[in-house]
Amino acid sequence: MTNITDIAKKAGVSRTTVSRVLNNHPYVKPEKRDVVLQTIEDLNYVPNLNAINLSRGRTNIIGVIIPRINHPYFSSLIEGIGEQCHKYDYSLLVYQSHNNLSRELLFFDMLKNKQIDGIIIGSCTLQATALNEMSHFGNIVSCEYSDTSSIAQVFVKHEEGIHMAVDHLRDRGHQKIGLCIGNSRSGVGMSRKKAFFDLQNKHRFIWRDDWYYKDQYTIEDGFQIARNMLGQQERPTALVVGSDQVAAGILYELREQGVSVPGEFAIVGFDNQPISKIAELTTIYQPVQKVGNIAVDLLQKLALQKDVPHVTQLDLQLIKRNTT
Amino acid sequence: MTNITDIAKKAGVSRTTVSRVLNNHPYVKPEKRDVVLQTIEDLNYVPNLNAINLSRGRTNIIGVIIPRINHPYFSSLIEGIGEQCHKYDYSLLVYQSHNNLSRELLFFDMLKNKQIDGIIIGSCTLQATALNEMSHFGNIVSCEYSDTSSIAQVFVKHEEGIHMAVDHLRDRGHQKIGLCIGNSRSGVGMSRKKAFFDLQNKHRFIWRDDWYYKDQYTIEDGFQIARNMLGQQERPTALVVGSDQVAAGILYELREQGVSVPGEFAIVGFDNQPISKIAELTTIYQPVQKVGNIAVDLLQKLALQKDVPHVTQLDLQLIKRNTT
DNA sequence: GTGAAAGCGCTAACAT
DNA sequence: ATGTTAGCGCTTTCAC
Repeated sequence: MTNITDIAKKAGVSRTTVSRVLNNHPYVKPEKRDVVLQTIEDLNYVPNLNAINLSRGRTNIIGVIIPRINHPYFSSLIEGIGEQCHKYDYSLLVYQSHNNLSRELLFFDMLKNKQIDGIIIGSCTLQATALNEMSHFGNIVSCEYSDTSSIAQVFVKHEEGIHMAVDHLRDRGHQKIGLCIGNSRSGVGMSRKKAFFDLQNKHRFIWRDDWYYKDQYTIEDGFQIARNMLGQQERPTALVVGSDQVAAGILYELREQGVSVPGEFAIVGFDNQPISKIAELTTIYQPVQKVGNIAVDLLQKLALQKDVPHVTQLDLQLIKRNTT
Repeated sequence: MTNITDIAKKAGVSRTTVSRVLNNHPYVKPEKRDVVLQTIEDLNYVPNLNAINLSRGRTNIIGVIIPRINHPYFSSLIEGIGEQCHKYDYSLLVYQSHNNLSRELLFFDMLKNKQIDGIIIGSCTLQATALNEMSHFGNIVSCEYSDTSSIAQVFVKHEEGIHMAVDHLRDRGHQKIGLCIGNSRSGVGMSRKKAFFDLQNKHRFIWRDDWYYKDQYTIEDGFQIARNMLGQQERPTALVVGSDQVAAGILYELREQGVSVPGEFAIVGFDNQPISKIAELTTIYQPVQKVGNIAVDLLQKLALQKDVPHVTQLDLQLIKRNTT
């Protein structure tokens, strides 16, 4: 393996000069620069990033933690993060935690280990205190609401999304509205739940505890929810569902069972995923990619020691289709 | 920052001993080991991975290159890769190329740079010669057919998938069958195209060049294809579509325009993605996650200098639903 | 403009 | 069972 010393020898200069050429430093005589570049070419020299990383004390790698990648919300988020990483010349390390606590901790070790320069939390179940402690080891940005003082956050206005959905259903006359969310312990889940029940109290809707579904992620979960609902003594007339995929499953199974939507039952999804177009699902659009973009921007600013807003929130949009 | 030397001093041993404790080497007296571990605890010592990487000459990071993450096929693939990485203690670096050649080359530099130990090609447009050359710099496994001698490959039997789809349509009486695929320059695209036209020739189906659609990825692309087809003088009676998402779009728009499916027109998709369940799409299931799993297994074996099969192929399965 | 030399933090061959 | 020592390949002060 040819290294910087080989180049220096062959080119008849010092390693320092080679390093300068490599890093586009000024103060290198053009002729020498050319010789060095030529030698690099001749010897097929490739710098060793590990050495550079060790020497510089950073890696230009950003880590992102999510429960799992194969979910439209997280795919979009990662896509947004990935694009912005490319812009700043960061590499992107993706870590799937399955919301498993010990896995999450393992991931944060990479920050301590200096293997990654910063962390973007797509979703994570660690407590605020733990996160605050982690933030001593490097820059962290969260893409979900997080009850911490030390971590910059960017997310969509989840409360507003719930408001939009509930208000829309209320406008259409619904008074018995159920809620279905994904991970109930995540920042997103908690905000949504809180916003929903605040509205419940405010409007004094009718309510039954079995109208609340949590930890639902897939189409099949949706099938199950529909069947479950049909078995209930008293049923809601509408459902706010935190994921288009689950909403589509519910919709499908309800119609399968002869329930007319939106005639007898209304559904609002979240995300405006491709499936919502096919299912003609009323949904709340969330600029997820944009969240990813901004997360990287924040991390970059933090890396440059600049100040960043503690919380950045993005607007949502109701897309009315055929299920309300 | 506390390092191994600090620990050694404080614990009254040599750096080597500390290193041995850290790496669970035998031949360390239990008492010393305990002192070292205690000191590590006391000083909040965390090993620096960059130093380890430099010293060991590897990083335990695997890179995977895909056009974009936000596509069900690639999400599944990454999920499968990610899980297996976790098993072998690899980290996963995800690189979105957008099929852009210069981006692809940039990615392979990371292998040369020693920043990653191995590469999994999810999809990539580099020529065989280029890939063969790259393989000198580290282990590479491809998840698509690749015309190279030096790269281990694992993929589903794309030809068989096309066969299944076409035979199924033929069984149902279709003689005018169109084809719609994604990236036509990728390994998958090329295999599918070839298999399809081989069958065309064999069965002497009726054919028109405008029954071939390429570079189609989204639901909206599907809408467009449907409209385009309806405008054609002579239309096919069935379409084999390389992606469920596109197939769902076509289906939706056709029905929107009053075409009865499967009455007047038949559609077969690929992947058995969630959307195919909702759309009741006949589709070809591909064990994509499994492909990802195996890719990592192969890389791991290569890392251990073991022999691996040059080509591994996985079986597909026709899932008959309501569009054929 | 250029180079010598001292790190960066860890591993591993070798000696004891 | 433990320590000495020489790297791993690059960056960066500092002196000239």
